[in-house]
Amino acid sequence: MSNAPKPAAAATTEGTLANIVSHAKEYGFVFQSSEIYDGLAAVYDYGPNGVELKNNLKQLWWKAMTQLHQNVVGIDAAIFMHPLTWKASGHVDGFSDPMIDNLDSKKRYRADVLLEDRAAEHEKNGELARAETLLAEMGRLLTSEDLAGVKQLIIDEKIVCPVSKTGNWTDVRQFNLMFSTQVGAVAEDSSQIYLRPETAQGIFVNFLNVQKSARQKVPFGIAQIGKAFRNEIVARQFIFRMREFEQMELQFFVRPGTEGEWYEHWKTMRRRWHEALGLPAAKLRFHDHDKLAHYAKAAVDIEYEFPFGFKEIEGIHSRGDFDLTQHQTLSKKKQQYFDADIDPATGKAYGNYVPFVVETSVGADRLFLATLCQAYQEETITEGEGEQQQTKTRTLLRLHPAVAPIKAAIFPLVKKDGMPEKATEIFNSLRHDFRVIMEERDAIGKRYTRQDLIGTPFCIVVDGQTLEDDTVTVRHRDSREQTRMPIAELRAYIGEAVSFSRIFEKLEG
RNA sequence: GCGGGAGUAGCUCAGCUGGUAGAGCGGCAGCCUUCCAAGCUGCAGGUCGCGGGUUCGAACCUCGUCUCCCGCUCCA
Repeated sequence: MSNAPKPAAAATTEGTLANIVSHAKEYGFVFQSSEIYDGLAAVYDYGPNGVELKNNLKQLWWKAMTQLHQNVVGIDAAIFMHPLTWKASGHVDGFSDPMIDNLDSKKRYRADVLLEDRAAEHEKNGELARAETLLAEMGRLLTSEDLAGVKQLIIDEKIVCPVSKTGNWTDVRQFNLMFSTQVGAVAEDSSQIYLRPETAQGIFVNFLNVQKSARQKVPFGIAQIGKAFRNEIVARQFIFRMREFEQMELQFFVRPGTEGEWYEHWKTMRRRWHEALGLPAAKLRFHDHDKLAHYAKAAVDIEYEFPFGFKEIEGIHSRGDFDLTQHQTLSKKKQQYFDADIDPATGKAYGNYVPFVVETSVGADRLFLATLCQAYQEETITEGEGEQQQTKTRTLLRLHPAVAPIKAAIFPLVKKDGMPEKATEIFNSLRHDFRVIMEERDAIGKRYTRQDLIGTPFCIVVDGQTLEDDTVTVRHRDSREQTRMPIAELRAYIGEAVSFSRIFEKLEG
């Protein structure tokens, strides 16, 4: 330990988004999709280290849900769903609006709303017939998807922008939230279906299948991790807003009347989970929705302070019985649960009802980005003494060991005297339990640095002493300090540090 | 969508008034190395984002276009 670096007075700074994007690419975390073709806007690929980190985050969420709760079970529903699903959920009608922009004020409006407002004016002026004609014409044009006709109608009606007072409009464009495709091998027989814009509906339509097959009683939850697809109007901020993204959703089914307390419960639990993972409390906040979505009775976001400001990483919604009732109506299949528990108020069973739902939905990619932003640090360190003293910058990822892509790197101090062989032996003894790597190339300092850059928490070094007494040094990423320990203790030592248990313990506060 | 900035080797960047493309780091091979991006030798690596135009000649001027970043706007 005598040659270990002196503990450094370290000043750390966080990275800008540009630093982080660059780091993510350089070290194999995130690449732009189809980069060699100039990329595809708002689509990204995860590289070798990125996929490990993301998988670890997903595993951690999955186990925190299904392993820790006997009344939460998982599902993996298909991305393709019956088209009526999206009618029921409100996505078809609610998110295919004709949009128009005013070129002077740069304001964007829904074309149909502009026309409806004008019709209302006509009506107010006593021109009832004119109002009706206008609405009928608009309806005809929208149904036939004649967007140019809609624009012409706006011009004919001399509708001007309330802000700029001009009629300098762009063309009317359809905002399509959902991506559509065809199912059916033969073109003429194929029908249009959508890539799901959220994973929740796969859970709702399976509500009874799961409840029965998993022998669950309300309250219980269904967890799912899966891809979802949305045509974003403006996709920005790296992987924060992607067209293809991954959601980690829990839909928790409760007895009507108890949704309030469950909403509070999950609000608390989910925030605690993010903190246990290493997102500091000061950089997390709740943000209540003022305007609620069509399905929600209460909604709150958990926001993290990214380099570009506080942004949502998870949403918690009290969805009531909206979704199940909608599916019950459209599918004509009862979506009821028979509750045999006795209601103390009446002395009878609660009986049949459509359960209420409390949803927690985390963006896996947003969580990944938050984790990366939080972990990325540039540290100014001072080394040596007196005239030898020098200041340099160390860039590292302070990832929680449980989510780090590589748990430990094993280095022979030098490539001779049987050290590489000893290192290989250690590597082989650990690789069944942990993702570890062995590196014998380059100077030891360079190898340490490479591991700092990808967030590897431990570097195990085989040196001369190892050959005599089977002990190694374990160098810690965050402090750069070293501990000497017997090879035989490595497995338990690393296992303790990277265990999900350390995180789960903090959830039970 | 609007405004601003950027795009040259794997990365970070230099490249003057238009005249055959550069550095550091990294990579590869070898030597040497007992603890924090060490040293020596050698090698490889570029359609200067892409496409037009001007010019004897374009990384540089010009027009267009794509992508990314920042700010605004928008967004369940």
